[in-house]
Amino acid sequence: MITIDYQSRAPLYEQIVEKFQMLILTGALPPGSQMPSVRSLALELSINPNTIQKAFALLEQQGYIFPIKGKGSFVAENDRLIIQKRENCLLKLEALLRHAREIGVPKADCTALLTRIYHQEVAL
Amino acid sequence: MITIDYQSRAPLYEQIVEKFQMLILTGALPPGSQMPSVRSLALELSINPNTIQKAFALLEQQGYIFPIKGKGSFVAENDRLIIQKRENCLLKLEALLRHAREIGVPKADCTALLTRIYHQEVAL
Amino acid sequence: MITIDYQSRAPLYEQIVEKFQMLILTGALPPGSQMPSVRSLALELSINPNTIQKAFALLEQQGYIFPIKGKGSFVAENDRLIIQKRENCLLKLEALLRHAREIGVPKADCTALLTRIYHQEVAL
Amino acid sequence: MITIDYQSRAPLYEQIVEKFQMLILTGALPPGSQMPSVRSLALELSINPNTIQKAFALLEQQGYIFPIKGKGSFVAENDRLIIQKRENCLLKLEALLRHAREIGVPKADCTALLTRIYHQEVAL
DNA sequence: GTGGTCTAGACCACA
DNA sequence: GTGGTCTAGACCACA
Repeated sequence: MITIDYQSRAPLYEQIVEKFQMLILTGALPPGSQMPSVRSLALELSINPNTIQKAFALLEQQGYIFPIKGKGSFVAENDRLIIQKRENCLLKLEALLRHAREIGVPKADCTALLTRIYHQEVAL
Repeated sequence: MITIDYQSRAPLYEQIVEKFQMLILTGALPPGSQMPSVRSLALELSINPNTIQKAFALLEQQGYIFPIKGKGSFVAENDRLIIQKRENCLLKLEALLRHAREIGVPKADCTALLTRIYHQEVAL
Repeated sequence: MITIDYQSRAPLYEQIVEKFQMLILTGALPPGSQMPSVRSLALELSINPNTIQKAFALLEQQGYIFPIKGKGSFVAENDRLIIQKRENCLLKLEALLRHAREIGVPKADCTALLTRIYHQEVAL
Repeated sequence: MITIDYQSRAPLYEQIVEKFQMLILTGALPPGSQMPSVRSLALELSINPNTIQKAFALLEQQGYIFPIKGKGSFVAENDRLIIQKRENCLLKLEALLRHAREIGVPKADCTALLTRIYHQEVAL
């Protein structure tokens, strides 16, 4: 269901959070569906349950999931979340583009990249 | 010469490295010019000399500067560095754009952002 | 007869207890009337009978209901209970108001709120 | 600096968060001042450093404090926080007052309580 | 079974 | 010294 990159500098719990954010925002885990349990995920990934717990606590705090005591965690409604996430992404993009301009990356290179990547979307 | 953002998540030595990379790549510190000494910079920024030392070691390792014993550090030739830096920036851009596409950021938003930011360049 | 909020942080048994307290104190379930059976309520709410059982045990312990063997549970006399409940509510209110004052909530805001809410009572 | 109520049902980390929120919002810990270190606080309260760490992580996430790597945690600016906190308190008050009205607590009792508590403010 | 809290203790980057 | 991450393992309330 999820893969961990042990080479990455990002901490395990952060990777887990981001993976589930994607699964939820893309609809792979639709609102109302049950999350894997903390323990089962810990076993599957060979990661300490505490680390999974931390990731789930963050997901809950961000509004992605909600726990039902004794039953498990479930995916929440997420209309606002996807909008927030996109705005956030555009902010990062802005910062990176400014930096690109600053160090002399030609506009044409950025445009080409943009076209190439979004062209693939059509292809899909 | 350099300003530090203490609220930033980035460690001090990393901020210092990036600031000098920019100063060197933009030509503010041209090849052959002398770097400020570790001690003077430490004093000026009220930062532990060890931290400055670490930043300089990284800059040397990346080929931005080179030390001359008993004289200090000097800015190296950097034709390749700027190219590397730009390629690296494009790689990051590619990853970010892929992510943007994945979470449904419209192509138009990216294009608009790109145009806006590079337009400012002309204005400058 | 009763609705459960699955998104609430409060455990199911606690929600059930509070709902019945209200039904009893407001007279919707008058003294002497029969409580729904544990089994029927469990079915109706799709909740584990153990959970209902726990709620009923608490209601009995607090004096809201009493069991008759082989017949079921019945609503008790509750003159004292309503008084207790009100006193308890005032204690909570006192703590909250102290906190409000402490963090600088203006007295006027509290008064306005009080007037607004109790005005609705008259309207009803 | 802080006291823990071991009788309370509230988890330790939550108590710590709330205590520091108060210290910060009341100005006892002004913006820019240094927080006690995770380890020192753990020793002082005889609580596991992990628990303190969890509390600090929450305070950071809520914007009360920010960490400087290798130096410690510091109190952030908090103009918006106090406003948020007050609004939150009024929301709780509204819910409690509705409940009070619902179970028949007389308006006069609430008014008297309000007057009594806010009168003490003047006395102080 | 479920999620949540806490301790003990190790190890890391950073200053 | 500082904060941050992670593991191992215990214990709790809840369903």
